[in-house]
Amino acid sequence: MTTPDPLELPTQYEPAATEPAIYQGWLDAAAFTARPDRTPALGGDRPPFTIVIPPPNVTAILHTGHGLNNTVQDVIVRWRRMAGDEALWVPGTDHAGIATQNVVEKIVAAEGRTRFDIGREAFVARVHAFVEETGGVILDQLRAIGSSCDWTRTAYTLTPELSRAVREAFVLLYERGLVYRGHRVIHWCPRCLTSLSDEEAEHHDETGKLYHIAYPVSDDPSRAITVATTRPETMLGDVAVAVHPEDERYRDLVGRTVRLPIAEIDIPVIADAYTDPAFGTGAVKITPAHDPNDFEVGLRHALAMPVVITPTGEMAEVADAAGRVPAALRGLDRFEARRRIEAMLREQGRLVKVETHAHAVRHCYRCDTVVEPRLSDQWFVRMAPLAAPALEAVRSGRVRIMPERWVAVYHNWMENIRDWNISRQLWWGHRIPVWYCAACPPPDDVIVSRDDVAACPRCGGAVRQDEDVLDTWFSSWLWPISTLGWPDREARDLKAFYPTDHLVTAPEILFFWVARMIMAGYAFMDDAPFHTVYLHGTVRDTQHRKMSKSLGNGIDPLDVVRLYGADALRWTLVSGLGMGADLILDPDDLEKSFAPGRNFATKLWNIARFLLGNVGDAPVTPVDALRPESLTRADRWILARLDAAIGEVDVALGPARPWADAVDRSTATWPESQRAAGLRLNEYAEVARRFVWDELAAWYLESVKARLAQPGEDREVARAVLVHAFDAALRLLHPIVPFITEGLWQRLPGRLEGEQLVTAAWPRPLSPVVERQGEHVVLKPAGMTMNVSVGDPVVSVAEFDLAREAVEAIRRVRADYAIPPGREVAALLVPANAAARRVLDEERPVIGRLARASLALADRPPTDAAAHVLLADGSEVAVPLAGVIDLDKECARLRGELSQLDRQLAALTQRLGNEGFTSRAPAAVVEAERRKHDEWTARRGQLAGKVEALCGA
RNA sequence: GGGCGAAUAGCUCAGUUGGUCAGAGCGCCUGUCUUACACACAGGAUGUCGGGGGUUCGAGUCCCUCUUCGCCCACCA
Repeated sequence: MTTPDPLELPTQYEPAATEPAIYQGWLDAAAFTARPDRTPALGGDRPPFTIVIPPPNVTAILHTGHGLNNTVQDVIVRWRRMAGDEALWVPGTDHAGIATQNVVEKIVAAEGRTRFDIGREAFVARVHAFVEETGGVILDQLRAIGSSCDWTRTAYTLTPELSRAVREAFVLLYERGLVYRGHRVIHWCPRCLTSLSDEEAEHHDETGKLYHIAYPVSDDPSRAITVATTRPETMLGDVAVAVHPEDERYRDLVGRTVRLPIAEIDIPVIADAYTDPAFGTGAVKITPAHDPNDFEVGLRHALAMPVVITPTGEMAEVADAAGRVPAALRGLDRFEARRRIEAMLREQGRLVKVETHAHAVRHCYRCDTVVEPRLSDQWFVRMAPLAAPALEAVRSGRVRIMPERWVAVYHNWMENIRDWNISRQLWWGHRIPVWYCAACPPPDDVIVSRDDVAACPRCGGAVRQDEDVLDTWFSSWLWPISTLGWPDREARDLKAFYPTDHLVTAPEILFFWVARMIMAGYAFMDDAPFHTVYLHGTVRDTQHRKMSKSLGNGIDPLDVVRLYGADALRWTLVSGLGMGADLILDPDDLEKSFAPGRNFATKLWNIARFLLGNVGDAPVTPVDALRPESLTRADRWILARLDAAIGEVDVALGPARPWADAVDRSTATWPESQRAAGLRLNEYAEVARRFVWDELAAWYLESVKARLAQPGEDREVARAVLVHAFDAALRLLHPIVPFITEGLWQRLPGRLEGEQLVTAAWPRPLSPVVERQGEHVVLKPAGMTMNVSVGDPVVSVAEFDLAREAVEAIRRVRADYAIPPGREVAALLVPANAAARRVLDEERPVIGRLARASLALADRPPTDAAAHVLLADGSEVAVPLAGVIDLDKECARLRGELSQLDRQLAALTQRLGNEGFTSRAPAAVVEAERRKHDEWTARRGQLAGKVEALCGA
């Protein structure tokens, strides 16, 4: 960046014009590049803090979900970087097997061809080229929203390094007996032409039909067994009818055969406890090749397993099905066949009835096609042994999941985990590292290898590699270890940054990804890959629908960046993000959603304009070098408010890791009390906003104007405090709104050449005193107490609050009586006691300026017509209203105030008279209520006197 | 079918263990270009905290129930 002229800021802040240069400044300074040698594992002293990005699909375009996910990660990473950690955020992309292949297949389809026309090698080359050309766009888009990723470590699941990790993982699991080849019914997508894992076949509730079909008994056509099915086309693959062994209705038929309609073959009636006698007719048709349950039954009874549906979902005699599919049905799509079969059964009188039936149907998570269960050979990972340590990790608190309600979901899934089908009949992905020898007899024909195999190691004969590729999640689950260098256990990044710290993602992929990463962490590194899982909500529209391209209800984050700035986008996402809650945004009203962030940035901009114009560029004294007695009440007030803000932000963000520096990382777990602590990003944003807007800008900055105009020591004090407060505010806000804070911070007086906020220190309270409790003040976050001393910040806070109250009182009078803003009023300040007198007297310049009033101190209120406002400590503000007063109106107002006070007092009196309250409530609460009662009673007396004097009885 | 979450001002949402908790931002109303800011300033109004029951001296806050919405999981044909 060019060095800005610190005294010249344009009147208008234009984020779109300035953000890219600021980002480039960070890159030029290598501010995001983490250094392993600075971590303890490699001899350094900075705690590592690592986040690995949930890798977006390599062809993805940034949407609001990404925006939210990456903003949250960036806030956390920037916070830790400023807090002194060696912060590493690993970026990268996922090759996204099915998704990417589908995209390119669509392009090829537009040319009138299929991938089979092109051939495997050429098609894969084409996908590579497509990724090369259009991929990774999202990484640039992440830069546009300010993501502080370490781009020198950008990863991609198909690089040679990560592919090596994939092979290593596969082979290791195979060697441990945890990878095996299985022959069973799996979920098959007839459009993608691949198998799917259980997680990839999503349930959708649908209203279908339940067909009741009569299968006549072969040797007694007068009898029939009626079975029910939702997929009548599968009946061509039926090999039996199962009834419950105890079911009296069918007992005599077991062992005999029934005639399968349409196929016109005889199939046995078998007894199997899988059948529920109470459901439907109590008889189930058994189609082992096209239903997972039936497959199990088929195994138990050693039944044939004819396949009657092709991979593309058409009816055919595919395997062991000779004579089963009539010519009229061959080649028909499965749903067309269903209609045809329904008609045929009706003609034959075999269709007993058809009822509507609500049930869940599995769909392909990528293309939404109805999944077809299908008998097939696939590779599986045995999950139960892997799940055990992953389950224990969450139980023990080695890994915490936030919000905590997901813990139960995690447990439930892990405890009922099923084996993972990892082979996909796709071309785009990691080829399964298995070769088959044509000559050697099973099981010696299977060769699993880390390196490519050219010839059979046993017989030297020809081999062919498994045609399939691995599930894309098989590379994703290695992400936290593979991006850091695994399987090289000595890799510097792995030693320095593993285990990582936070994992930030949406709950949708808890099972797809998060749970499996924890399993992989234990399987390959003997430790959890992270200690905190933060599952944030989903971005939805005002009808609570997920934002999506197909619904057209999305918000393009880059539109927001262009119109409002990246900071505004981030502000909205962060300030609206309750723990685990969804974020509702209106795609039709960007102004409503994003103006607050833009306005806040403008606020910061204008504070800076004032500051730079009035403070000048001469260096300022550090606040801790100022003589304490030179601080004004306002100075002490704003510094105390700043300390409070810092303390509250630290609480909202919470502990960064479960181990203290002294604790052994390898065994540390989250204590119960901290498993839900922190990451309240919305609270963090609100605290920071309140400090800047409601305290720094609204009060301190206004109070300091006169002092800045008068040369002298007090001006230097005011400069020092103002600069310090604003500097700290910018630090506090930087993780949320990095661009504007960086841009302004660099212009503050006293900056060294090359200094950047992104790597500046996180603010610490000057004094840990933030809260008063009775005789003590509480030190946060340590929780210690100390005695209050004269002139301490807490007292100053209360004193300055009196001045603020006086200002507000006069302003209220002005508004009530419609006194023109330009007209200065005279006001009488009537202090309740000597302390109040001192404060009000000394703060007269500030009060007078902010209330636009000329002030006098008096011992008693004026007797002539004047508006009176009581302050909390019993002091009073009286504004003479000669010429403008409406006596009736003022009396009405005072009476209203009086009756309200009476109501409150009555309630309070009743409560204090309640023995249940006085005896059971905490003593401190009762004591506070008593004090309040005394105060209110005194106030009531004063008020009543006022009313009598002014308005008569 | 099982489990979970949400319901608080017109809108989007905060409200930690029951006792100043009835709040914020936006919007709305009334003024104002007050020498950083009209993307602002000053003042103001607005809620039987989804319905009903219960526990308690006291309940947005705990329990039960109902209603509505959302999410996750699920091999009943």
